Amino acid sequence: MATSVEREGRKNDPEKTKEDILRVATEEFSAYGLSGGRVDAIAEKTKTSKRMIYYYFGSKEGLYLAVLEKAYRKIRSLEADLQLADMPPVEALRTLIASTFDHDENNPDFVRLVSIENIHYASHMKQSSEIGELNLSIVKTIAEVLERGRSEGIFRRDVDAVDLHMLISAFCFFRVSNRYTFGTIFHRDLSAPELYSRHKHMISDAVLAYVRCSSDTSGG
Amino acid sequence: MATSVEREGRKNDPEKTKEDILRVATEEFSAYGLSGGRVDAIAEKTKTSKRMIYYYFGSKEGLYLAVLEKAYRKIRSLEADLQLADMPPVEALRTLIASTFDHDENNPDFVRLVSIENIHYASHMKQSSEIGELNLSIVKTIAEVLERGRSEGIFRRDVDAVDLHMLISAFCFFRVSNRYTFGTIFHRDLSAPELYSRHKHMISDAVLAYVRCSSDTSGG
DNA sequence: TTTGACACGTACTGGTTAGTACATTATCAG
DNA sequence: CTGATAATGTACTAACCAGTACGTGTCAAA
Repeated sequence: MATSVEREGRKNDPEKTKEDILRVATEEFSAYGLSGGRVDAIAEKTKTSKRMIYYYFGSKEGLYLAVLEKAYRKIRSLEADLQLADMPPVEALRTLIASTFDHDENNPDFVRLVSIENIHYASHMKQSSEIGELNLSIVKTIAEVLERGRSEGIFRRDVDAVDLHMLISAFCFFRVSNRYTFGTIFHRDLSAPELYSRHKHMISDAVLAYVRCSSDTSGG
Repeated sequence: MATSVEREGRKNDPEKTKEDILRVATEEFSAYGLSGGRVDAIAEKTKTSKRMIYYYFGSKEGLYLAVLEKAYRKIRSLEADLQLADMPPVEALRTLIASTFDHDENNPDFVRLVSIENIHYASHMKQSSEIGELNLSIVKTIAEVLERGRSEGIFRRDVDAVDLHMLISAFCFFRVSNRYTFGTIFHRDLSAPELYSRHKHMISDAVLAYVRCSSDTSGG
């Protein structure tokens, strides 16, 4: 008989259930925002029910925060991989920039969630002990590379690591976060392949040109 | 008697009513987003009633679009003022960058509305004939400055005006749009006055260093 | 094999919210 | 002054949506 298939008994698998909910919720919130996302819509796309969302995550906001935390956890794990210590400073920076660029390019969901969290003044993030303790290693890495460049006499001395990270992140992030409005106004498809490499070169060149020693940085 | 004060007769002033609604709606949508913004909340903060919102703007989305159009109209009018034609290319670029920087810094509502519109995939903007025909003059201006710099032999020849506008905008925009998450993670108040000038210098230096001629732009 | 904690499903509810029906007043052209 | 049209206020509704009451099934330890 096919009974074992047709009314296959319920299997308790809390981890899988939670994971399933988080996956679907990430899509929903990323697509529609926190206010725009619907708990019912999430429940429907899940293998489980709305009941379980509240069972595990307590509230819509609790679920949203879990989604956000998972997203940040993912990038933290990705950042560790780069082995920049062995590279010359310029190459290290280029590698790091390329990595940031590709990360944002390949994770539009993350970019959208961060945008959404900013619309909410980062209020959920501030409540999260996990995200609060992130203290991204990338800044330490940048500071290290900058220091090596300075001691080699090829980088200017007045560059702050967090500022530089911002300069890099801003371009990589904006390219993804604002691709719709920017693309519409300037009639340009920001996901086009030829722009991918051109923009990647541009931010890399701009950052390198900036940090390099130069006799002329005055003006204006 | 005070009758003329107490039950002062209704005054019809459609322009003022519309303007009032738009002002309040801009605050609401900018603060809570399109989905998060409440028509009732807007109506309450207005001198008029919800009825009039629907009378003039048809729907919540219609109101939102009107808010967005007004925001874009405002920046277009601001862009025209710069007189860059008389300046040397480097000074012209620095002036333009400073102007973009200050614009985003001073108009966080605009920045938020654009972020919100991107979350909605710019779908409303695409429906707007007004915004569709914006074709911001800033790109023409940049192209002109770049051309002058090239003919003077001080700018590299492979810089696209739209790309450069993106490089500039990205940093100025990100600084405002992402100040909450970025500030939280890196424990830095991005609205602090000392960062204002430092960041303004940084983006200016970076862009200028990028566009200037240089024998070494290879690497990676 | 029983028992108790954990995991899960169904059906529901109460408040919220976009949008409207209906009545009334202002304004202005003739 | 008058009638037509635009502008406005009040009260309402139907749908939506976050959250819950209540009951059932699972599983591992005793």
